[in-house]
Amino acid sequence: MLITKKNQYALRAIFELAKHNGKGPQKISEIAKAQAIPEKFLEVILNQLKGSGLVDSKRGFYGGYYLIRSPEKITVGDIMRFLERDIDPIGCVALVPETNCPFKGDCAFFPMWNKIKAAIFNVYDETTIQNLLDNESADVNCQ
Amino acid sequence: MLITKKNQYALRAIFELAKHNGKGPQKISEIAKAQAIPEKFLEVILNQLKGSGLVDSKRGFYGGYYLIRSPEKITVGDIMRFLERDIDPIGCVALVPETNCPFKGDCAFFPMWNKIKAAIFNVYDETTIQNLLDNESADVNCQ
DNA sequence: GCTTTCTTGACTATTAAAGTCGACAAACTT
DNA sequence: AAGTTTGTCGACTTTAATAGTCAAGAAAGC
Repeated sequence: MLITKKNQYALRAIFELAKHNGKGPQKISEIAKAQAIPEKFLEVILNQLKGSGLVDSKRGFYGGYYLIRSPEKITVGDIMRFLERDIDPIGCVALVPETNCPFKGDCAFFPMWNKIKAAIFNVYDETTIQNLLDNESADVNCQ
Repeated sequence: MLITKKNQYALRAIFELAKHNGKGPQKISEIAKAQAIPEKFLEVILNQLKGSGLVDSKRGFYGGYYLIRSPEKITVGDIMRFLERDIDPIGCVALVPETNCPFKGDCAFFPMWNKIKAAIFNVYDETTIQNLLDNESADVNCQ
């Protein structure tokens, strides 16, 4: 699997918040239901996402989560970079962490992994949440 | 992790075979040592790789594994496609298998996953094992 | 003060990947 | 032909990361 379930959930949660943008805070339970995400797990995820500066929350009866930035100003890259901030800072890209790498300073694969990483983030960075919303209304099909 | 350890091992094993190309069969134990791969695990992997038509093997005293095709005619894409042949045939790319997808026929993320997959394989397909060998002799560094 | 909802950290479960074992089969050596 | 070397194969075990849960607490509104 190219992307973890947790990260998929994070993307979908923000996508859902974007759908609801401007209508006030949206409850975790609503987001969970709309996007078929286990509610308790989503709590953890959303809470973590607050650190990204993309979302914020409010407690109490009319509480919930909401976007701080508008959907056309949030890219998938922003989200993915935040979620992956603690893994693979510079290192051997997708391969082993440098400390385990049996090929220190001599890794024939390095340039390729680098290209791949760049190619992936190129797509991430050019995809805004607004783009995804537009996809949906254009009725793009999942196959 | 973007790529499994098993697949990394597979790539490195073929890379190692390419280094040894033309010098007759190379023993599993040699490959394992050279590439820091657990020997018994490598047995499994190489045996599996025979199905790809890229490598073949010989038993007995002067036995071992060898490439069938020359390194400049093998791309990383060839290998990756073989290794991933049974997962994600068309489906929702990196996401959930379609049978589990809660968004059948209505997946806003689909075009993006598709672009990413294409971008990755674009790099895989333009990278030959010979390119990797050339990297190494050019002393490209792992950082 | 009562309810609703988010908050937090620790906890457990599940799964896929990683790695191992042992008996066997082919190829070469002497 | 006997013995050694090396690959073959299927079943098994281990490990690590991910996924998911729990329960007590703290704001916010009613």
